[in-house]
Amino acid sequence: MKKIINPVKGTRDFYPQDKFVNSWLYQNIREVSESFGYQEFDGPFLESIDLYAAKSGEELVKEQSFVFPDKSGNLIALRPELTPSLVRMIAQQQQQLYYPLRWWSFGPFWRYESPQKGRGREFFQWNADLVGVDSPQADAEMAALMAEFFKKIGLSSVQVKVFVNNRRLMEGELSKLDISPDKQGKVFRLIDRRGKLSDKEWGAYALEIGLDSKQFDGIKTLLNSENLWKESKELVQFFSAVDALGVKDYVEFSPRIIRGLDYYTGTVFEALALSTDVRRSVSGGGRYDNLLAAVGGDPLPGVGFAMGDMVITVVLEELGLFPENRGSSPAKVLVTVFDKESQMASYQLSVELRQAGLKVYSYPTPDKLGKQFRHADRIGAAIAIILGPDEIANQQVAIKDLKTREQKTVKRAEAAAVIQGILDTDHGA
RNA sequence: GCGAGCGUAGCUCAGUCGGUAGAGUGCUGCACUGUGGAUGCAGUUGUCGCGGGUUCAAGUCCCGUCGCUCGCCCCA
Repeated sequence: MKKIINPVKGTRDFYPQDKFVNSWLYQNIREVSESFGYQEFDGPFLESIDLYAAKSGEELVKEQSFVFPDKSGNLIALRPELTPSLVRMIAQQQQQLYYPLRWWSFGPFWRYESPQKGRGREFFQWNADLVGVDSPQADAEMAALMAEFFKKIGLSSVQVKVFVNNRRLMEGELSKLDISPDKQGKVFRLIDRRGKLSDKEWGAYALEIGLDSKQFDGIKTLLNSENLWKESKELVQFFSAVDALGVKDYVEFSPRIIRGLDYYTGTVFEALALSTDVRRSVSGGGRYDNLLAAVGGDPLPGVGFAMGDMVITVVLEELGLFPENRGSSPAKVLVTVFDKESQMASYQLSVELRQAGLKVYSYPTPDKLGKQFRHADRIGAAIAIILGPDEIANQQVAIKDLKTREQKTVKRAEAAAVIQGILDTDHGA
């Protein structure tokens, strides 16, 4: 076996068919984001470690970030998430920006975790944030943006669902059970782990954090209260807006959604794929009204979410929802080379066709026509052009439709138009 | 960090009780010298991850090691 240096653990090679998927996601994300009026932005891939120390969870910085010293000894991190950069960028120009901000981004992030299905150390993430508005309607817009993306890429509301909860509502409910605010963080963690532990383990965990049986029963009741959202003015308005935005089917209340990050203050949401055995969340987000103040800016409310590319890719693959033609050449026209003498003539024809706006693949060497047709098939071309001695002598070209096997000889000047006609017909059929 | 599984041809994998390294696919050629996908025939492909041990004999058993995958933890 040849000696090939291994790729870095947790990274992916984007072969053309993989990059096609990546670009396809990017394209859909862009279209959906822009349809809601969001502007694309980006932060640097390298940030000072201090940026994250200020705000992100301890574990994310200390355990899960790629950190290295630069030549002057400053600690630099490969960005593990975007929100701190976003917040810094806003704080830097806080007085000049016009609010609300609707910003989106799609780019690479790095986390030092053990790679497995749907998770790597280098991944892409879609971020969308709505900053400067503190309203349930703004939260609903975020949920709608998420839902419209799912709809666009072919995921139905049966296959994927955005589950929503509200931290303030839950805090109120916990207080009713005489759970003091300082203990609520632990209880949130308990709720977060409901689906991951067995009943027995979960009960033991509840005892461990010091809940009495009455409180424990109260929490169990809470987690099954599907209509609890009606107690929250915020959520009532939220769902009314979701309804108006036309994505009611995709969005559902769940008292079990809590989210790991500490900085969420109100509405939290998380999308899960229901029809596959992918148990990871597809995307997640929430309202963070204290974040800007926390990094030294003036107080400014915000709501946002992130979606990693790896889980959604697994989901789409399992459901067979990717477009068929990934891996094929972008050129739908292949110009054959009849023999050595006519090769330059074939090249000239390729140039003419490109100038007419077609994507054209020039076969690189003279070869048997049969082999060239086979090659055309393999790369996904729809049409092959033959320029032999007869055609050259008569100022013609032969155009072969590879699908129907039909071939016609036309005047060279008309070739581009005829080809375009065939491509349009194939496309429509 | 913890646990499990897997490393054999370019790719997907089989390999029984330890006894000469296999299949499919791909690729090349021919049937087919201006017309492809099908079919047939022929050819091509190996440090069995690496190192050690047991044995007359190891792809196979044992130990170690590296790599990958999948869980847990955490998250997207």
